[in-house]
Amino acid sequence: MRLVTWNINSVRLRLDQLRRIVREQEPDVVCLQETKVADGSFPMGEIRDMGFDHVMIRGMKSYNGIAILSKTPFTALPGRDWCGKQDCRHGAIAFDSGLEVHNFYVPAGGDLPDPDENDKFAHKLAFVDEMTEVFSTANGASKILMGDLNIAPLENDVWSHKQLLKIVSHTPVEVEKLTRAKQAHDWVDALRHFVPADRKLYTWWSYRARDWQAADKGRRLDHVWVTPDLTGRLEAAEVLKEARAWEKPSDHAPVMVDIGMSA
DNA sequence: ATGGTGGAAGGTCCA
Repeated sequence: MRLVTWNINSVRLRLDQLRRIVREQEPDVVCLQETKVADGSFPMGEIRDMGFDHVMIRGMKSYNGIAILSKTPFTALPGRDWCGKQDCRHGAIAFDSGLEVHNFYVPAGGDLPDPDENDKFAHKLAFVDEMTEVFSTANGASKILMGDLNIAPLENDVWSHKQLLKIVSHTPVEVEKLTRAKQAHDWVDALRHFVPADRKLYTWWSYRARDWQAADKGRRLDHVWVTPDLTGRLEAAEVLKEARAWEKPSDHAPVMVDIGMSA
């Protein structure tokens, strides 16, 4: 089973790029974040034409929004108003096998890393705390959690650990909370299962760099976590960096994972 | 210390 997660930064603007990813990677499941479209305006016909007959969308006008695209049927799991907001940052499904897929778009958190001065940062911290709560009491089903978590936890998940310690996405308080959330359900980091922690690994490069490839000041904001029972079935995990170099790209690269499915 | 770019808007907000 192949899954892809991608912060697409407007699904309507990048349908052609999504088609290319689907054609080249042939994923069974795609989790999108920042679809930026209300449900009534979601390009459902185009998505079905790509081979995804089963789609969950949770969108709003202009901001946020997630979608889960699947070639096989699933059951939608109950939604949740994270932090008491209806801001379309999570969706979850279960396949007939019992396997659950959770798609997350964690708040970016604004610029100032102080929850007392910056409501967006406070929201981000509260959101990750709620992830810890929810999954510490979750059922024992096999699960895949993927999406834009907007936090780069390891030193080599950013281009300069020292220079980003006060930059939102890599501050110690966020990293600590994400680490706690990961431990709360014994999640396994699928990308780092294949790429050792001493190697740089990024999924996002800012639009604001003059030459993003030359500068290579990236961060690993997008993640794939699996429950421990799936660890032995991890076959591959990879950042599809080439998509960041396409014309009119998202600032995030897609991340792909292959999981062997026993009969 | 600042600003750099991009998307959805059709103001500005958000990333």
